[in-house]
Amino acid sequence: MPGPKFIYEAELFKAISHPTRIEILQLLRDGEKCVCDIVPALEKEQSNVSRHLGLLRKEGILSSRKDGLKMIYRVEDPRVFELIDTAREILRKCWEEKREMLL
Amino acid sequence: MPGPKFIYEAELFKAISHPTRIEILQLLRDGEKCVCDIVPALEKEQSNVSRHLGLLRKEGILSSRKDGLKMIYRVEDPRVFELIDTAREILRKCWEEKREMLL
DNA sequence: TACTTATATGCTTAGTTGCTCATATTGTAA
DNA sequence: TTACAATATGAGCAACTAAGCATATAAGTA
Repeated sequence: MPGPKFIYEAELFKAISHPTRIEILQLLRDGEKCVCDIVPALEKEQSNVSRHLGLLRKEGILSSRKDGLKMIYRVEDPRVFELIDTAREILRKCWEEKREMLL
Repeated sequence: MPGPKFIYEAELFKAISHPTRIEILQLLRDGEKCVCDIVPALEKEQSNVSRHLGLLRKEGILSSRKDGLKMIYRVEDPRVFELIDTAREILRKCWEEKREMLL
């Protein structure tokens, strides 16, 4: 293992730590999709979305295949959804506690 | 909910996505610790560690209390460890697949 | 062949992050 | 009070990130 401890874990989290990228992952929850479906769903610049997709693929979170003109992306390991879900639960608890403090 | 979807989830992941911060969380797995124990364990600059601790607290991942001169930090929600563990599992699978491709 | 559609990429710019050094703050002890 | 120990913070800098625009590549169609 080169370098400091946990660099790979850190990189994985970093890859997920962007609103657009999480939104992409959510879109891919129910199966693979092509860029031409992802871009309009996100309402972001095509080049922007393409970069986020490329990053997620580079980190091994997504994989892609070509189908004619279309590039189809899918999530490699469904446990990334566990990550997102757990994060939401942590946040929900956090907010509930803050809310209680105000009462 | 202001702004784009998933900004809070993204921020949470971002807070965790640094090797030093993950190392801090690992150190706190078995209970609270003061900065004076954390800094030597990490072998990093005191000011550097302090900033990472401050960031984790600002994001609600850590909480702190004072005990005399010492500042003691602890993990607020143990589910952050689930996040780290799941990340490791994802990485392990990812590496195993790469390894198999080389055989 | 030329044209079109789908996607990726080079370039630039603005904003962010992480680090270090030095200093400030807070609490304890003499 | 002064001195010290533990922690936090301001300033400055290098490195990185995300976004947009324009352009390039790739694959299909006429």
